[in-house]
Amino acid sequence: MRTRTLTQIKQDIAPIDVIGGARCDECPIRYRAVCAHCNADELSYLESIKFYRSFEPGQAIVWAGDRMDFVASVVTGVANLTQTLEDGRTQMVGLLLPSDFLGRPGRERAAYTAVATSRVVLCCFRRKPFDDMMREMPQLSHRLLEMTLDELDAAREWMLLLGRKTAREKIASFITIIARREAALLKRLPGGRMQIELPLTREAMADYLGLTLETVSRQISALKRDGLIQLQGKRGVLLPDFARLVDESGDDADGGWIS
Amino acid sequence: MRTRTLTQIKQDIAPIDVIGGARCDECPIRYRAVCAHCNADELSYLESIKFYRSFEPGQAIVWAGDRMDFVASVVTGVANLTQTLEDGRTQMVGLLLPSDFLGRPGRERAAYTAVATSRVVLCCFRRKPFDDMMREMPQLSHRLLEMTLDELDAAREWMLLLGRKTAREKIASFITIIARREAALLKRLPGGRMQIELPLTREAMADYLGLTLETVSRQISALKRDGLIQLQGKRGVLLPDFARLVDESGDDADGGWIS
DNA sequence: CGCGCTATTGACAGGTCTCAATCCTGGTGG
DNA sequence: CCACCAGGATTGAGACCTGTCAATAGCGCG
Repeated sequence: MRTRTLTQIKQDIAPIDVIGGARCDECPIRYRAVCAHCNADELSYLESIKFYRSFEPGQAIVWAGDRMDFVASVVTGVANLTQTLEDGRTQMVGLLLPSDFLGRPGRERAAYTAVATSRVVLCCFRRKPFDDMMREMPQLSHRLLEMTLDELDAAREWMLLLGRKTAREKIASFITIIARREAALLKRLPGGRMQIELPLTREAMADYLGLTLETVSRQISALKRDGLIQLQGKRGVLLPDFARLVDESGDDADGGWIS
Repeated sequence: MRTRTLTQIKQDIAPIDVIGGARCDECPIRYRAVCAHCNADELSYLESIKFYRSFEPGQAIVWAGDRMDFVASVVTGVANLTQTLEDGRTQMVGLLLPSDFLGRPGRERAAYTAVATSRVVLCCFRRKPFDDMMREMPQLSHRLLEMTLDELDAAREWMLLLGRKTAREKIASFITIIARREAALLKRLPGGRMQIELPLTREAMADYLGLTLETVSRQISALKRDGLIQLQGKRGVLLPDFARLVDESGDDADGGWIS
């Protein structure tokens, strides 16, 4: 059972930035976010009603059960969705990266607690106008369907990890997931020697993986002892051989057949 | 590690029924399936190109990685989606009930192995024409989005169960999930004394819950000893007091705030 | 009756959690 | 400048839960 730190509480009550007016055609997530397939007209309408909000690391974006009168795309930074049991056990159920979508059209209250993992900038739309647009812009709803189906696939992969993998496999899986993602950002294939930055604390990794933070720490140390990773500070990780780490993840060797 | 039984293998190679021509307006899932919001014209078009297939208990509908040139709604029966690690550990990642949708538009190969849990009847559409319809019938894609978002919510609830609940809580959760569903079918609220039928074998429950079948069996026996359930044959369960079982599931008392 | 399959139960081993101490690092204030 | 502190991370010892291996029971069916 975890209690919230003083730092987190201070950040929760900090004022929320509202930033105006960046241009959509210069947006870093223009071709991956929910607006990806919109045409110029549609985009200029979106541009006229969008607004930005930013959140500091540890700051809550919304609490489960609270009213949420906007939906948003993550522009920069990392946020996470968590669920909690009565006694405080918490499980991360979503890791939101740039271009990912937050909130559910048509739903008034948040189903999950969303917290900024790093500094996060959101591109927000009030829920009502967005719901209307969903009806009028098929590009928008088609793209959201596509993204939701991808998220469902990711959730199912995650379920396999939670239900059936050992602690060691969970850690190896998590590191390879991050490595693949960083490679994708650099438009390269993952492989060979790689250097990555873990986006989560040990505690957040534990919540992601369904472990305790002690077990996370121990397994990371074990992978280090076995020469599969080297640590560079608390967050930096050097992978001398990506393939060897994948072997430890328990996944099928050729997991890449999904279109 | 599980091996497939002889019975399963025999059923895999058994011929597949193809049934023709039931009328959509008499369909038991008319108002809950992907076609729920379609108008009469749209429905008559769907009716003209749909076809039925049925599967026996244990029979594979599709194997992960295989070509799948149709999508389908479950009309009657129960099917499940599973993923498998190299060494045979398997995790169920979807439980498909009447009106649930199988397959992903635009995807050529199945991402998961789908197996009939009971006798299953599917209402199928070839993938190509269905993809076209998705573009032309907004009702269809909106409904699919709605269903996919619901499935994502279910998957996230499932992740909490897999990552953070004890074996006892997992079993109690599973029984309450089934009980809620059976109550919903009878259009009643779950509560008080209830009688249900488990749709899965102990092994399938284990794959659903991320446990071994021995642990499932032991925890069911423990709940029985504690008077929370009574068994009636292998599949029948009597719940003397639904609320007491919910207490054992670890969930928040009022989990019902989601719209 | 014997066979195949599902389910139950036991004994034991091992993996992960719990509780606790210690270390490390960056930031703060004297 | 240096001591101190807070929070994150590491490490250890022991307990407990769940998995593994194995034997047995119950049931339907040929």
